[in-house]
Amino acid sequence: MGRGRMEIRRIENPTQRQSTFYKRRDGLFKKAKELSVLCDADLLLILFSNSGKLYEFHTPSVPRTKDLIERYETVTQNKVLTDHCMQDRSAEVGKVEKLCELLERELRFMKVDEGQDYTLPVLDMLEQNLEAAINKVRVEKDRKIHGEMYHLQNVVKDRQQERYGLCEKLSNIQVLREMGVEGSTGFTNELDLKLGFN
Amino acid sequence: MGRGRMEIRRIENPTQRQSTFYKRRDGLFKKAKELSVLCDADLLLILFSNSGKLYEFHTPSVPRTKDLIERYETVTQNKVLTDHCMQDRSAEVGKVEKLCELLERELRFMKVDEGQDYTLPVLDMLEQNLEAAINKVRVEKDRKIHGEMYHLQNVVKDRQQERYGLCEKLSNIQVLREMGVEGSTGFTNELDLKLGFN
DNA sequence: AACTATTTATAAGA
DNA sequence: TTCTTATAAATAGTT
Repeated sequence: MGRGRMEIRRIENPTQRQSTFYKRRDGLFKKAKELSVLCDADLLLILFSNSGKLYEFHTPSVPRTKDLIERYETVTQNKVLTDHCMQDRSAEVGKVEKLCELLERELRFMKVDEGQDYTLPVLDMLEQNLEAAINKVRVEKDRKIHGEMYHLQNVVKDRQQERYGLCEKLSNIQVLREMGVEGSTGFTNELDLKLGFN
Repeated sequence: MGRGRMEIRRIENPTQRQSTFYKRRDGLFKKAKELSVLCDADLLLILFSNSGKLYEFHTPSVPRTKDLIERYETVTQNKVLTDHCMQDRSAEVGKVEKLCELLERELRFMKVDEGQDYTLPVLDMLEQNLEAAINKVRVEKDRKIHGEMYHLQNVVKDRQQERYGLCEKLSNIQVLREMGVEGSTGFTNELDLKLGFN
């Protein structure tokens, strides 16, 4: 758009850069708003100009910018964690995405009017439901933790056996070395081969 | 652009909305990148689709998204502080908004899907949220119960005073009756009126 | 800020 | 989804 094709490269002329910044900034924010309205999407746009000035836009459905950032952090934290586990990456990411969708859906349907003055029986019911939910979560957490501990115990066992084997080899070396001190010096290489130093 | 003018209003047809979302999302991200390159500006764009999927872009000059968020928070915190000095009202509104958001967030996780295979950090988060929610419910319940007890205590007090009054009247009757036994029998009706049996 | 010649984005159709 | 194309919208260069 405009007269002549533009190369997407930093504009060196400061006046032109500033002018372009204003125009494209307005365009970008307009597009962002339109997308959020047309497609019912939540978005956050933070822009620092070359001179350090801040411009931002976030959808009105999110009361404050911080919320969207928190939500973003929750999602990305999970993603980072699963990456660290190095297990079936794409599957984990898929799971997390699924969870996000789930949470989204729940948020949409579980909205309760806060102006509501709940009666005592309703509060009791809420309490019971929450208690049931928290129990479920705790059981699941325990299951996960135990699984992890079992895995770690196995790892420890393996390491101990490995260590035992290494100790044995070391003591063998020691014995052979002592023998070597009194005999010839040609033993060392032979030992290296036995220990797999090749 | 496109065939026919578009009204900027939520697209109700899901297929069309999805299609538009893809196209405009791509356009928006392209524009964002171009602006950042052309004008040497730092920007962050976080987008949650209607179905809860996350898309983001941040300028490569900012190593991590978190950095830009921190920078943003620094700037806005300062702004908030200066605004706060000038306006007490906004603080109050903010408090109420915060509470509303808290409640909403708590309610978000009231329902836990058993089929889902949550990760440990997510389970922790769920547990915390549920615990916070249950606490809120209990506080509200206590408030209600105390309110009710106060009311009942007042009722009891009133009844006792009433009873006291009645006892007094009764003893008066007794006295009068005893006097009446020795005198005429016409007193009874008079006493009934005094006791308000009408 | 405003104005246009152009380029670019995209709505609708395939 | 993905491509095509007619058209609306954005904007580069200019005033």
